[in-house]
Amino acid sequence: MPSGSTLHDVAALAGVSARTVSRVVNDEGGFGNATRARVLDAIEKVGYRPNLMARALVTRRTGTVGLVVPRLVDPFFAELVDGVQAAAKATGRTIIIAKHDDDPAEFGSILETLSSFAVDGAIVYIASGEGATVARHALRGLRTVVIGVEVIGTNLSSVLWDISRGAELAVEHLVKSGRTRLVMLSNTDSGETLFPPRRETAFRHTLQSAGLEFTEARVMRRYPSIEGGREAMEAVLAARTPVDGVFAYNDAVAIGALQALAHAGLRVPHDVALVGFNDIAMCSSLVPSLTSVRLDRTAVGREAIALLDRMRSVSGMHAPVHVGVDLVIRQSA
Amino acid sequence: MPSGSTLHDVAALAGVSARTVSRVVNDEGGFGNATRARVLDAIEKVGYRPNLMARALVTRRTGTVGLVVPRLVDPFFAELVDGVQAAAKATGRTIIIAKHDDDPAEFGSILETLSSFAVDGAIVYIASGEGATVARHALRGLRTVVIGVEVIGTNLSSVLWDISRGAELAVEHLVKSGRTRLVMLSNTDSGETLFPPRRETAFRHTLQSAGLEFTEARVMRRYPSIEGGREAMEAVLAARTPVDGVFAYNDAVAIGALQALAHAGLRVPHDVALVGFNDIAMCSSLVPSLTSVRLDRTAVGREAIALLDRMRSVSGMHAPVHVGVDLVIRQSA
DNA sequence: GTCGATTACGTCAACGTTGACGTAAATGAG
DNA sequence: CTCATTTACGTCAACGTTGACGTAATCGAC
Repeated sequence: MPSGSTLHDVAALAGVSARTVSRVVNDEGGFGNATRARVLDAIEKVGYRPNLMARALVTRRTGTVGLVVPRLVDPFFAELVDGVQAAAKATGRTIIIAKHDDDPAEFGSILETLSSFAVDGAIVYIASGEGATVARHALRGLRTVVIGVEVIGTNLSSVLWDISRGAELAVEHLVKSGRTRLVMLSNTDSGETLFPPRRETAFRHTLQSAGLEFTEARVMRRYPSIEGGREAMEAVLAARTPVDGVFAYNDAVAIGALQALAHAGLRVPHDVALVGFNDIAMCSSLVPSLTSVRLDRTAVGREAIALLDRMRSVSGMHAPVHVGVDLVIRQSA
Repeated sequence: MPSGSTLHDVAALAGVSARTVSRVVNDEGGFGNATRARVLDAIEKVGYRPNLMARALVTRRTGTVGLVVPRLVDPFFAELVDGVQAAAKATGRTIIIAKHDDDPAEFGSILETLSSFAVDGAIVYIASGEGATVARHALRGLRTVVIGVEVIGTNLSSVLWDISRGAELAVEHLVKSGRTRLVMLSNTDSGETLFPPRRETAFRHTLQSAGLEFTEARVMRRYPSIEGGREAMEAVLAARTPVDGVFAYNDAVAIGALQALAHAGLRVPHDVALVGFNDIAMCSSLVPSLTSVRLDRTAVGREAIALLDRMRSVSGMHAPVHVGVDLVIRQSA
């Protein structure tokens, strides 16, 4: 027994034409109150639900937005999905979530699928070399907004966090609270090929403008995971680099650093202050709770969807939209 | 410039009818090799992509499966989504992910939307009272598989983990490693209204069959989060309940317990052994790494999709499918 | 009371695809 | 060589909805 009832069933029951039922359903006006009541009644009675496929076929909109991220198990992306979905719901849209695990082939096929599904637009988080693929599809008619980075050399629209500003806030906070021997636990550069290493640059500049010396020994790079953070912190301690403040590439790295510091008998924040990046939900549950740079994920979702709407009416290039970053101060620094 | 080209464009270019192009696209047979080549060529040339909406309208299948979970920020569900998505990809399907944040209204509207989208089926994780809503939609024609629990009193099909067996494994492991003063950090019962508290029951039974005494003081209940786990563990310690082994409701609770134990100066596993539940990815990154009961999330996805396929051919009641649980032994116990 | 505007509908075609069915040509059996 | 069968297509309608357009009835201004 498939779902069943159509406009025509409702129309027959209400004694009007299908077109009129359609008008009532979409609240287009052009019908009397008595008619509306009879139609609504009939809709209720037969359990009518509009067929979105049929509607999409003629209107060329689906009320659906595709969201493409590399991973879902990373809390940052899980929370990003949450933010975008909240924003989508506010405008009555459904989102289709897809993840590509950094597999370029998968990435391409996801964009193909989204095109076939006739989504109203795609929101794509870009980490590295996928820019070209996205641009190709965007030119083929897939309305696309890029989250997180500005893809240079294309006319893709983007919604950005000011990562550099976030890093500045973090380092300034460490400096202001009296820390002078700062260390950054950074990403191995492979992940940042396309872009300048913004956090590192900000780290260096902020140190220098605070009159603190910057040396390469003050940056330790590992894969940005808990394990990577732990290793990086251990390496810093093993090298006997003096340290009383740590700026971590992201919160996972900070968690790893926390483990390594605890293992070395150093207390946070008493001996070493620690600041993370992204402000995943877990930050507030750690002991000590983690000071972190918050990237507003609901706002980014809202702006991305608003940008898609603008692209519908005004075609061509749109200026990048920036959304807020701020520092959430907790126990660790 | 919307996406554009249709079967007819391809047909015109290849000099055949649209129906023949359709046959080639779907590999239905009934065309010659030369024709196929010309058609494929034309498809390539105009960049044709089938319109899934139009196809769905006539075939009444979308190649899409809805997946409904309460949350995405919970790593357990993020990993469940990963597992289901991997299984879906293996059968060439796309999944639409939706979350309801335990809001019954939202839950209902998600099922409505999935119906309207004409998904081929829905996979729904059920935690508590949503069973009735799901059943209603299932009767209205939405092919549905429930993950996680057996919904009694309906003919919904389900895919289950043997939670009781998992709890047994955990407690048996603690007992076998010589722990005699066990404590369970459990969920407040609100979340388990529909079901018997399987972990608790298994905890009690396993203690008893090991000849250990069970008292109510050995179960501490809190909301199952990191904070809840920390509070529960603190409460146990404050009550001076002797303890050398802890079985946690889930991994978040175990993480909280780890914090409380560290704060109290107790070492894991030396003084207190600790076992979690679910085996989220983070378990292996903790210090000490966390022994936990693994629920196979890829298998559950695979079985859920296989079950949907079976429901397509054989209607009526299907027996619940069970998938594996096992204990992953790490440092904490 | 007349006439233009508005209201409340209905009719028809089209969106892009596939199912059902038709048919001319090629193939094969005897 | 004949006739039944198979192959390789084409034609047409339908899926459920909405856009474009038509029209009869009602309304309001003068």
